[in-house]
Amino acid sequence: MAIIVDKEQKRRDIAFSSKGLFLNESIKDITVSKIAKSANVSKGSIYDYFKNKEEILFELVHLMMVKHDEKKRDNLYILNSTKEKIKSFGSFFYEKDDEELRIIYKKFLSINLLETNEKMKEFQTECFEKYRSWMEEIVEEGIKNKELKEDSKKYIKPLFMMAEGLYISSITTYSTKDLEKELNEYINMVFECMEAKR
Amino acid sequence: MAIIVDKEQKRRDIAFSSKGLFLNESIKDITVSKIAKSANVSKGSIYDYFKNKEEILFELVHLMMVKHDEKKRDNLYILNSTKEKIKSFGSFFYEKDDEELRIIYKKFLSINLLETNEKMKEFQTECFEKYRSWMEEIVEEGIKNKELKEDSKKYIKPLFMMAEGLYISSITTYSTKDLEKELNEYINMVFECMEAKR
Amino acid sequence: MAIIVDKEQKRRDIAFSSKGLFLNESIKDITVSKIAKSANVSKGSIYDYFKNKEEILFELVHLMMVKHDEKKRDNLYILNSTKEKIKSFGSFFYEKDDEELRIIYKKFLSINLLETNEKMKEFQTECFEKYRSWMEEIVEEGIKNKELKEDSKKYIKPLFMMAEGLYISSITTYSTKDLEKELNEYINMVFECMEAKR
Amino acid sequence: MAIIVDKEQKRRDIAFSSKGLFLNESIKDITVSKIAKSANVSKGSIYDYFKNKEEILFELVHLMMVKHDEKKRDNLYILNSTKEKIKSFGSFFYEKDDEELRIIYKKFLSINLLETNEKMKEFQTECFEKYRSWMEEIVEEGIKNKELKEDSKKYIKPLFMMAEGLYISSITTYSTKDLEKELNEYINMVFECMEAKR
DNA sequence: GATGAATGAGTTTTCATTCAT
DNA sequence: CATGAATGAAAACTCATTCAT
Repeated sequence: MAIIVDKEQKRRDIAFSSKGLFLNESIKDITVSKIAKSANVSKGSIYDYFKNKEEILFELVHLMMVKHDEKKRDNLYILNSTKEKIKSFGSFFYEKDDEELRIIYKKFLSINLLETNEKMKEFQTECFEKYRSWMEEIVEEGIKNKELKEDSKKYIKPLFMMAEGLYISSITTYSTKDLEKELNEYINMVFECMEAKR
Repeated sequence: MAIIVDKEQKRRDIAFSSKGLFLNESIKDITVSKIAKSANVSKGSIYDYFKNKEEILFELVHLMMVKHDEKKRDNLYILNSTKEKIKSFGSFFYEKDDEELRIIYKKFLSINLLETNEKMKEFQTECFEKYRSWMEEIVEEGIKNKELKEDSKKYIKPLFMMAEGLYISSITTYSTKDLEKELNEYINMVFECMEAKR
Repeated sequence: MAIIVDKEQKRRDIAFSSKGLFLNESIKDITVSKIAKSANVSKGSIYDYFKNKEEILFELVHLMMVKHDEKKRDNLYILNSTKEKIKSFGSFFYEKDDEELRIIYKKFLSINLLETNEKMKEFQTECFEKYRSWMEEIVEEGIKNKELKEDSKKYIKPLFMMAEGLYISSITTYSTKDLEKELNEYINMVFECMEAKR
Repeated sequence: MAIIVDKEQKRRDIAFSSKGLFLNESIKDITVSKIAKSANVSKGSIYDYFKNKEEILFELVHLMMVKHDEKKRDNLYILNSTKEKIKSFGSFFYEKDDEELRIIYKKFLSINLLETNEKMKEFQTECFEKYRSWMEEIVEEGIKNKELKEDSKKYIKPLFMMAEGLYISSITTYSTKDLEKELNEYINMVFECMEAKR
């Protein structure tokens, strides 16, 4: 087969085919054999494209993140108020549309907690910083518009942390019934502090 | 009855002996054999006291939590201001003294994320609610003292979530350098909202 | 099975059971599965007693060496002249009785050449030195008896090397038809130099 | 005919390109992929020129032997005494210049011991006989010159075997520290027997 | 003729769990 | 009642070889 395959594309194809597996089965039940079967390639081929199982999940999270970000960007574009934009950000944690990514992300997170993996940590850092700078842009715009107070940026990280914490506890405890409602309440509370008094 | 007490004690002894293992090795390197060895019992006996490996970690977290709570209660007792008390709460996430519990808790958390385990989720819920009601007591006292505004209780959960989120991101990203400093800044920010204007 | 098994004995038993395999099959055809089957234990048990395939071969060579040495010692005991004793030494390389050990030793040797294995090299050194000092004792006795010249000991190592070289070429080339005859001729030649002139 | 010559040349090119690989990596780490890469041909092409991995090593040993022999012949040409010539022969086992060939030869030898390979054994026989007849020529000349006794030829094979044995033990044991010195001592000892008394 | 992607059988290795003593 | 040897199923991973293009 003298076809020169686009290795990057093939990686993506394999990772994408395994999505169903990562959505429905627990990590330890997902074997390389199953992934190979789901991608219609041989086990050996998997190892041509990935070093191990974690790398596949990693690639998949990557892919889905990219898609998610594009969609998010489009969503933000049509919104007007800063509060709406920030709330749209938080919707990742409850929107039906993002459920798949949340499930995959959860698995990714648990592996990142389980073992120290430099690359994963770096990737998480990048994501984190990306969203933070994104939120900063929004808040800066809000400040320019006189919607928000000058010092509003200091609330961004704590707000983000709060959302993350809420998400984690919603999946590890029974204490959060309606994440959407709670998250938006919290955002409102933070906006109390950020909004310029008129 | 005496036998039951012994069984319970033995469970605790085994779990406690395995602490070093859970502190120093990655979950997948901790085998039942190693646990048995560390507890000076036979592998077979482990199964008399625990259904599986996770249960041992579970028991250990339990034990350490109880100890931690007792210590925390003593610490809170000698503090005066509400803010100090709340900050003392947050110290769990950075105090050197609590490091062991944090490491164990991290492993517990990752397992809880990895697979759906009813009992673990229930336990996490209990812990969560325990700390929340504890913080509520403190805040209520602050309200009674006229230190805090009447509606201050609504800030408790978001504050807690924020601490949790900050902790998670401190172990999954490189974005948080000085958790203690940041956490206390955030607490200060929340107190801006809670403190009664004098 | 609360039987406390003699680990060392079990190791020996497993290694010994695999003798047939090592005699008849080429190294790369000998799998741990086959060894387990031949020893009537599970594959997992093999790994309780040995780190890998090489260790089993190693143990087997050990065992057979020990037996061989005992037999050799008995043989030497009944011989009178120094030349006979030295020839008896060389018989290892052609005696029908020692064929099994030769086959096993050949495999051991090839692994020792294939990869650098400290332990194997050390073991080979020990064997080598053992046989050398053994030959030295014999030669010393010959010197004491006035059978041999005073400086005869200097011929021991080259004699040994010659035997080793002859053996190696007998298995890697077609140049040696009758190893026994040749070896004994060489020994005679060396004795020409060693024997005291009467 | 032209095509055949090209095939032969290509074989040689591939084998020669893989020299670095065979020098630096252990046999089991040398994959057909690596060889193909080092020779800048496709994996499929390897199989057009060689039946298997061993054949490549075989070809390489061939190539290097031929070069070595040419050099050796030149070296011998400028030497005068028989003893010097014979010592020059032995230098293969310690000369820095021959180190590469020694490493390759060692791998070749280990494969030859590992599995019975007719062709390899035949090749080893040829080499062996070639060197022996070469040494015989030298010794014959020495006899003609009255340097050596009439019966000196009988010492050639044992001398050769001794060198081979010494080499093997130098790589499988720690018993030989200075191969050059030892080998030349042994050669001197043999010359004691061979040299014509003047 | 050359390529290199794909194969998949075959290997080593692990370890939670069992159960005879 | 405790023991710890033995299990065996299942995992990860390898790589010589093939063959469609």
